[in-house]
Amino acid sequence: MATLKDVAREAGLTVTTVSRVLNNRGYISEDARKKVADAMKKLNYRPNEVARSLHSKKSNTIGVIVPHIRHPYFAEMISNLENAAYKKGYKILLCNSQSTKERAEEYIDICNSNRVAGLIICSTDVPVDIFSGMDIPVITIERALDNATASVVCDNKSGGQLAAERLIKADCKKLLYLGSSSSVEMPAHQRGTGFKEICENEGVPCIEVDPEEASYNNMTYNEWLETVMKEHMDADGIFASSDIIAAQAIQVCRKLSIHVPEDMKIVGFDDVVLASLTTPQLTTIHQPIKEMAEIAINLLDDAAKEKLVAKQTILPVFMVERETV
Amino acid sequence: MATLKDVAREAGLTVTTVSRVLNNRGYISEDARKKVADAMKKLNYRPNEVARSLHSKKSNTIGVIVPHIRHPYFAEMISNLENAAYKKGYKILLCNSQSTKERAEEYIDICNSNRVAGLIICSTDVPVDIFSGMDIPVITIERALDNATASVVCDNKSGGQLAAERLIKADCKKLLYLGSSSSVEMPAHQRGTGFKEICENEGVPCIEVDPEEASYNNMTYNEWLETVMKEHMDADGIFASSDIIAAQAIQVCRKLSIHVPEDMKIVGFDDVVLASLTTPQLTTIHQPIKEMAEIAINLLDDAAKEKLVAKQTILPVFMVERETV
DNA sequence: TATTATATGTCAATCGTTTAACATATTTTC
DNA sequence: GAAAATATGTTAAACGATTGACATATAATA
Repeated sequence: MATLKDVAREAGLTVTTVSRVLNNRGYISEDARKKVADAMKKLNYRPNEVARSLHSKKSNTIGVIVPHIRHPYFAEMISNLENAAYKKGYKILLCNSQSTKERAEEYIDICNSNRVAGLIICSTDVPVDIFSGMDIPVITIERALDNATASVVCDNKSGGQLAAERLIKADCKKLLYLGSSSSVEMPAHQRGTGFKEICENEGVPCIEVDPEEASYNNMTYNEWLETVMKEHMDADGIFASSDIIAAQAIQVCRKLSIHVPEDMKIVGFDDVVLASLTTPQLTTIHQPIKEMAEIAINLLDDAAKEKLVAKQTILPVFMVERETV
Repeated sequence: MATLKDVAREAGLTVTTVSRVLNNRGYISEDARKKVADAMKKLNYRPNEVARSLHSKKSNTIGVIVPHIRHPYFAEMISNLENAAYKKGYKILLCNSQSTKERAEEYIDICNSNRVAGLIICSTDVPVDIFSGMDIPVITIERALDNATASVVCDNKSGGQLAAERLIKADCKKLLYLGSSSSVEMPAHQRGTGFKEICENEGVPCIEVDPEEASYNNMTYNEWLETVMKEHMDADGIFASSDIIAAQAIQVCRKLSIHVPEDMKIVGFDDVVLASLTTPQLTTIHQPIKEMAEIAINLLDDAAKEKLVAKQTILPVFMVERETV
């Protein structure tokens, strides 16, 4: 690969001058600009980002830490993060913690070793205190982390309330909240809080059941769901904390000959593509994933440029009515 | 962040000696090893990968180019690639071409600028001749590329045959093959070839219809499917070239009051999680995504180490019988 | 005792780019 | 005609790690 030196030689200029046109510093004539452009094209020159990063002590890479990639919510999130990052000239270093603390920590070390410009954390496995003394921006998405630079969440509580109101309006008499496996405090817990709050206000009994961590890890909730539903045969409404759980709940209902939505109404959370591929199609709370991703990248970019950024951004959610209520 | 120099000072040794223990070269005493380990721990030292990459002229990063991330097949593929890469000490630079040639090329430039150790191409948007003169391994997955170092595919033709045989065995009299939008020659086309071959042999009429590129890009095939099915109301069997198409075909059947599998039998391709979340659950051809990903990473690693690698690896597929046939 | 193996040090170059400091032109403006 | 602006060059250090060449010292072995 051609280096700056080669370009300088080809253009009949010095590296200093070439570097000046590349970085647009100091006085440069149109003539010099043209010569450099020609030489670059001729040699198919591309600046070595590694050398640049070494010198500037930071790369234009963003480390994105997620607990899963296969999970449709995270796939959607990663997709939107990549797109927003690309537009701003950042690259994505994909870090899959696989829901383990060890791997999350290992990946944070790797990100540090590679001098990433910042970190986006979508995972609960990251130890809370790991960022003290870290001098790069750390943005969390749907994750509470004290030392983070900024956090982006959706209005989880309101989402839970919306779900409860809808189910109660549909005349449900006994509700089930299918929560998350995480023991760590996280914003998604507010979905349950909001849900139960409304249930209590309206006097509708509501039971929360949380899956095992193993279910989350391999995305199969079937067995757990079957046990839960058999235990609560009198329930007539479900609020699932994710669409993937809701989709499997539909399958389990079918297995147990419970008709959705006649005998059982279901509301999901996320509104990923899957929600319109189930039968019946899933009524769910729409999480503005695209906007959350864009905001996260913007926050990171701003923070990296030493701008002042909002400590927390809460985005609204809304219900998408399909066929399960 | 602490540097090698700091570690050397802390350990009371020179950078040369410290570098020697880090890279395990030459003579080193146990005493020195311990001193270095202690100093590293005390300073929380992590070697600067950027500097290493600059010196060695290559990073341990792999560029993964996909046309989509949200697409369940690619999400699954990326997930498995990441896992295999992690085990071998590689990082993933995630490149989403968004099905455009421009962005694919741009990302290849970025990968080059960042001196990636190699490239994994899962996308058809990459110009065939771009790799001439590239000195890093390029592994393709389900993509024909003349200049690639190696390619990994599943037995697409056999998958198509399996699907045809199954549908004909189920007494289908007129079949539809829902192909791909890609105009570029790619291994997945063999799915149709195998399928049509059997249909012809068995004397069962079969029509191929290909979606618009737009459908592929936003993953919504509904409208197109509705037109197709209305045009071919006499068809009683469908082979879809991906599960995502098959899942939407199920939805469209429901909309048109066509019962699956009674009036219409459907076979998908890929066997991603989605396949067991549709109603009825999807009978599909299982593509060994995990194995393909692992082999691709191994090939890349071997090729990077100048080992001789297989030019093409074809993995078997099999049918997963669920409920749509 | 001489020789070899073991262990560490010194020094400096290299990877490719950036950048500060300073020198030296030519051109423009007051 | 002097001062200022414009344009480019020279030189060298810096980013952090690696590595080759060579020197030196101690320990083990013949």
